[in-house]
This record gives sequence, C-alpha cells and structure tokens, in this order.
Amino acid sequence: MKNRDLIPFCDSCFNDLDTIFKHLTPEEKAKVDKDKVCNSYKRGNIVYHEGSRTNGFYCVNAGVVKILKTGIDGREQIIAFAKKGDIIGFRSILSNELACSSAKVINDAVLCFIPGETLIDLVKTNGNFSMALMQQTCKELGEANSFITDIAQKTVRERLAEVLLHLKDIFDLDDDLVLQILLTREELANIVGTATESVIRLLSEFKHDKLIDLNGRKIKILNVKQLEKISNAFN
Amino acid sequence: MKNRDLIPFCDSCFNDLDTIFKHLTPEEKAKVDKDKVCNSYKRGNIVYHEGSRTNGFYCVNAGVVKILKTGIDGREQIIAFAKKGDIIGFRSILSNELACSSAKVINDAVLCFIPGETLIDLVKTNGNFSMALMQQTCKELGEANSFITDIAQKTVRERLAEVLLHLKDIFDLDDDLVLQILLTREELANIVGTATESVIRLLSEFKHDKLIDLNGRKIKILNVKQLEKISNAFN
DNA sequence: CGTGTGATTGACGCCTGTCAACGTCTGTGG
DNA sequence: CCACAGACGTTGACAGGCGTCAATCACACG
Repeated sequence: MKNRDLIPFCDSCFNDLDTIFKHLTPEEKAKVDKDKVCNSYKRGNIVYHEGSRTNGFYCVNAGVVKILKTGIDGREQIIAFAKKGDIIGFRSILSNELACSSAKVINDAVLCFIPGETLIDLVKTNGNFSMALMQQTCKELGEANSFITDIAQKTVRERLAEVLLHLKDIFDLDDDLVLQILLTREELANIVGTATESVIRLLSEFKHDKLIDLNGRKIKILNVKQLEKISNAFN
Repeated sequence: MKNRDLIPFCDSCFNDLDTIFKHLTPEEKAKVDKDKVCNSYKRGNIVYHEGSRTNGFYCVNAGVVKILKTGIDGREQIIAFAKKGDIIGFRSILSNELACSSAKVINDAVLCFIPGETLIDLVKTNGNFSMALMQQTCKELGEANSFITDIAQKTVRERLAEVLLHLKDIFDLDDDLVLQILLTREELANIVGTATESVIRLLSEFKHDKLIDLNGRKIKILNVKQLEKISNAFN
C-alpha cells in the first residue's frame, strides 16, 4: 500500500508545471523538498478522512485522487478531483479545522506529504506564494458557488451533460475522443448528485442520441456542441 | 441611493468586532481608513454585478447584503449573506477574475469601499492578515462544499429546516423567538434552491406542526430540536 | 380606487429516487 | 476447469416529491 522509500521525481512539480510551488525561491524549494515524505497509494486507498485532524497537506505527483464528502447514510458526494501538480488537504491546515472532506485514490497515485508548519511558514513569509494560494482557493470557491447554482436549478440530465464536459476539461480526451478518466457509474452519480440508475439511463439516452459512445467505463465524447446545449452552459 | 458624504463610524469594524481588520497595525488601519469611500444603499440596490470587473471590495458597516448568482432564466441562487463587519467582493480582486456573483442589498446598508490595491498590498506585506483572510476563504469553501452535499442529497423539506436554523445562527432571534431577518418567500426559495410555492407549502406545514410560527415575513422559531431532526444535521 | 407585488392554494404531471430482478465480468478456491 | 461469490451494470415497475401553471387573496402605494 505505501512505500516509504519512494523518491518520486518532483522537479516537474517545482519547475515545469503551473503549480503553486513555482512561486518559491530555490531555498524554499529545497526546504520543501527536504521536508516532504512521499508514498504510493493504490485505487481505493484513503489519503485522509473527513473529520480527522491532519498535520500537513499533499501534492499529487502521479495518479488521480477524488475529494468527497460523506452525506446521508454514507452516500458520497464527490467535490473535486486532484491530479499531477495539484495540492490537496491544505484547507484544514490553514483554517485550523478538522478535515471537512475525505480524499480517496481513483487511479494508483504517488503523493508527497508536506508538513503543515512548512506551509504556514511559506504563507506568512512569501507574499507571492500566499497570493497564489489565495487565488487558487478563491477560484475553487467560485467554482463551488457555480456548482451550487447548477445543482439547485438544473435537472439531472443537464448536470450530467455538464459533468461530462467538465471531466473532459480536467482529464482531456485521447485521439479516439475517449475520456481519459475511468469512473464507475456510481462515481459519476456521486458527482452529479443523483442515483446510479439515473446516470445509467441518461448515459444510454446520450448514446442513443449519438452524443457519446460507451464501452464499459470508457466514455467517448462525440458531440460537444450538443452536450453544451443540453447542459445549458452559461459559465 | 448613494450618499458620498457619508462618514460612518468604522471604529467597531477596526477594533471591537472580530473582523479581519483587527490583524492590521495602527498604521495600516489609518491607511485603509484614508483609502475607503463609504456609501449608503437602499433595499434592492445592486452593490456589484456578476460578470463585471471590480476594482475594490466592500466592508459592511450596517445593514444586510445578499450574495447571489443568476442561473437559468434569471433565477437567483442566494449563496451567502453579509452583515456588519463582513467583507464582500474580495474574491474576484484576489483571483483577478470578473465578479462571479452579484451583491444586492436586503436591509438598507452602509458599505465602505476599499480599493483593490490596498487589499493586495496588505496580503503581500502582512502575513497575519493574509492568514486570516485565507482562513476566512477556506471556511467559506468548506461551507460551500457542505452545501453542495446537502443540496445534492437532501429533500427540499430537510433543506428548508436547515436553512431556517442557519439563518437563526447568522441573524439570531429576538426575545420573542422571531428570526431577525425578513425575507420574501421567493428569497427563501432562492436559498433553499426550490420553487416559491414549495417553500410556502412547507412553511405552512412546519407551522401546523408547531415548529415555527408565521406572521407575514416574520418567522418565529419554536422548536429547534425538531427542526434539527428534520434537517438531518450532521454538520 | 386601481395597480402591482407578494402570498397562498389547488390541480396536474413529470422527473427522479427506490426497489427488485437479472445480466456480466472478474477473481478465488476447490 | 468449474462453481461461486462479489462488485458492477442494466432494465423495468412504481410511487411520490416537487416544479409548473393558473386563479385568488392580501396588502401597500400613488
């Protein structure tokens, strides 16, 4: 499950990708690099659990993690995804609260743990870094508010179309137009906020209407324009 | 509508209340005080509009403002409320995006406008202030995520009970247990994310069950325990 | 007193959640 | 190699929550 000796190649997170770490000085990068502890996780592993106290945050070096909240009778609501270069779990460090969500691995992942004090030091001493982190948080907040409006006003059908397009933006399509993330029907339902059966029925409908094609968990996005129309996308 | 000569008494926001301004040095407070421009607004006035570019943020000195997004066919979704000591509109300043929500006055208000550069300067130079602001943003993000889970999983009835309790926490009750905020049925519906008629029917039901009492827009909260049970509150 | 906004009530129907049964696929153990 | 269990996907039946439409009432305001 975990491999404490793992030393991933973090250079791309520090320098190449558009991550918050690019706002650090070389010295600060070295400090983070020294403090970090990296592990690999398999699909289904819990990274941290809602309600627990954490003492650091994680940077995703590889794989995909879903961020979720547990609602009525244990039903998951998926809030967000994190992939290479994304950081997760920093919210509760900064607000000094218990974790308000869980993180669970979807695709086998490598995560780098960075202590909370390191983060807080950086926020307090590096204005650019703290601005960047604030911007990321604000952006997430904006997206959350958009999603509230959607989920409150749109039908399941509209939301499913929107979620498919959103997943396309996050994970891209391959050359065959296949969505580069494999989710169970239940996971899809837990993003859209509906029942598994509803997702299945609507996916079949979309397939019948030639908007998508289905092959197990592989979803091929055939008609973006029409999906946009269905999703009623303003944003 | 606006009164440019208004000079409100901002001392309580700077010193007495638990606002983010309490993290400022006396010099920084003086700077903010000098830069601010205060106006009064009447119910219904728009403070800023979704999609517009803003160049500053506001501190609520008096009154109540609702933060909302406009969804399908102009239907409002109320995201949050702001009252004395709260700041609004800083999100888009920090993330350098267009306003992703509108702010509209519910109770006649006095708002102090503070230029965006002043905010950004403070974030970059005052670590404690920026930590506090980050914490506030993180807290809002946590609440938004909770609301997503609720709205996706709970029935309208459960959400209405929860919203009533939430309003009680924000605005308190007077000695007669009357909720200290007056909202139209439509506004209530726009918080809960449902139709006006549904709110009316459920309120009548709650009244019949002796959980609340109604007198025009005045809502008396009679049985908190039972409302909590209905709202299925985990959080 | 007419007008307009908001509140209320009733009728109606569809979307969607729930329950149940069944099919499919994979991995495990005998 | 087969049987079996378990997870996941699919389909059908069904009911009820909730949105929509329409009519009416209440109340404030010019």
